[in-house]
Amino acid sequence: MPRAYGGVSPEQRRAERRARLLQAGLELFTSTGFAATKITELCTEAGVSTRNFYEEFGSKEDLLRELHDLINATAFDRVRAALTELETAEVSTRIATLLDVFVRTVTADPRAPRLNYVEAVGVNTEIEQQHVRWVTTWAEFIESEALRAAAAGVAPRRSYRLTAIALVGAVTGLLREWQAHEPPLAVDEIATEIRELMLAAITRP
Amino acid sequence: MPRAYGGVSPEQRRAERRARLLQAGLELFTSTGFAATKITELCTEAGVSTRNFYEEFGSKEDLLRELHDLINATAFDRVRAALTELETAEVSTRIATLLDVFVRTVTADPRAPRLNYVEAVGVNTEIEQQHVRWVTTWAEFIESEALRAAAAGVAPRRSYRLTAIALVGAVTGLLREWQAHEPPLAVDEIATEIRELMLAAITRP
DNA sequence: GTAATCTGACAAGCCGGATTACCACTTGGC
DNA sequence: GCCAAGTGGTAATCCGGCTTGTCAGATTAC
Repeated sequence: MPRAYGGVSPEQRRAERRARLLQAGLELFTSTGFAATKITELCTEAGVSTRNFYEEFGSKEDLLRELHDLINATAFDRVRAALTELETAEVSTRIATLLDVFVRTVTADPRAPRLNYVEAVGVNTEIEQQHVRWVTTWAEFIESEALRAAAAGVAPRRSYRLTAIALVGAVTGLLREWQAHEPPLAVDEIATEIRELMLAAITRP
Repeated sequence: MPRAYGGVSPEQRRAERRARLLQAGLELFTSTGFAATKITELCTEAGVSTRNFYEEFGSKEDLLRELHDLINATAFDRVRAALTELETAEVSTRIATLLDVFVRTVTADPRAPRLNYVEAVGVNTEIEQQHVRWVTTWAEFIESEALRAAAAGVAPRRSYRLTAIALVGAVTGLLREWQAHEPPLAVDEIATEIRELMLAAITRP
């Protein structure tokens, strides 16, 4: 018999605690570092008891994995939404939009690339597998744009699998440097660089 | 068990223990994972006592950092050696050689890219700084090749800084996927892909 | 108003690994 | 052969964080 406390349902309070824990994870993992962050610190930051933590997550790794998935899913949804609105547009416009939306989404909060490309690397098998899945997802996305370009006659007909993986790596590398550099690299220069690189990679003979 | 230290100098035995510890680190960090590897396991694998471990390294992180530096330095030296022998060659030949030697060196032992691009990421500040230094080193290398190409008239005169960083990321991304995939991606396809991508990136208008 | 129920803070036990103190042993010098 | 110096392995200690048991307090139904 679940009953409401203080006018708020148990599920809602749980959801809020969960959200606060995710926020705390994003903050501490990217400042203190994942390995050095203690569960009690997460709970203090989130204003939650250790008991609550274990109600929501099985471990610190669990929390990290969820964050990683969340960041990728958010970026992916935005990019997909932007592209479905450009169904009939030219390939170059679509590619420009794809990269622009992606870079803008991920750089909006510097903690996102830090968590995605630094803290969530090499933690355990599950997160590595999740990483591979996301790389594949992004690569297939890029691949399908390349095939559109080929169909439109502005790119050769060939397999774009490795090219797509390489481009994902290029984006990842630039963003990882972006978040590590002081003074930071300019976001729009990065977006421009990636756009031109991708166009050159696809339209090359 | 090494008995009888007559004939063998203490420094040499130290050096051999150190080498065995580095080998053990390479093996265990890339199989068990860095975080899950215990110091006693390293010592068992290396046939060395914990006492010896602390004579050589201050911590597990120290050992990892040394391995990371070693792998990069080895690859770098080989690439530089190959290129100094091609001082007067054409730009396309130099670039092809650069990438070929690099990819071949790093993929010779699958544990190398695994350690470099997965296990050594996000461990601590020192290793991250070392990573940034190596990316910078490699990027400057690529940049100078691009400037050669510009001087030869086969590429436009512009800044190649971001392009170089992106290319380093592309190589990193491909090799990270290479070591993670089952069945593995073909090494020479990767080398070809990177070579063409780099040529396209540099010679683009 | 009261009892039943739920919630969250606290803290102590527990566990596992890092670190060092100790001792047995080897070696070369006398 | 015996002793001084140095070496290496083992085992005990120590530490720090994870995890859960407990309890006091808050809240609502009757």
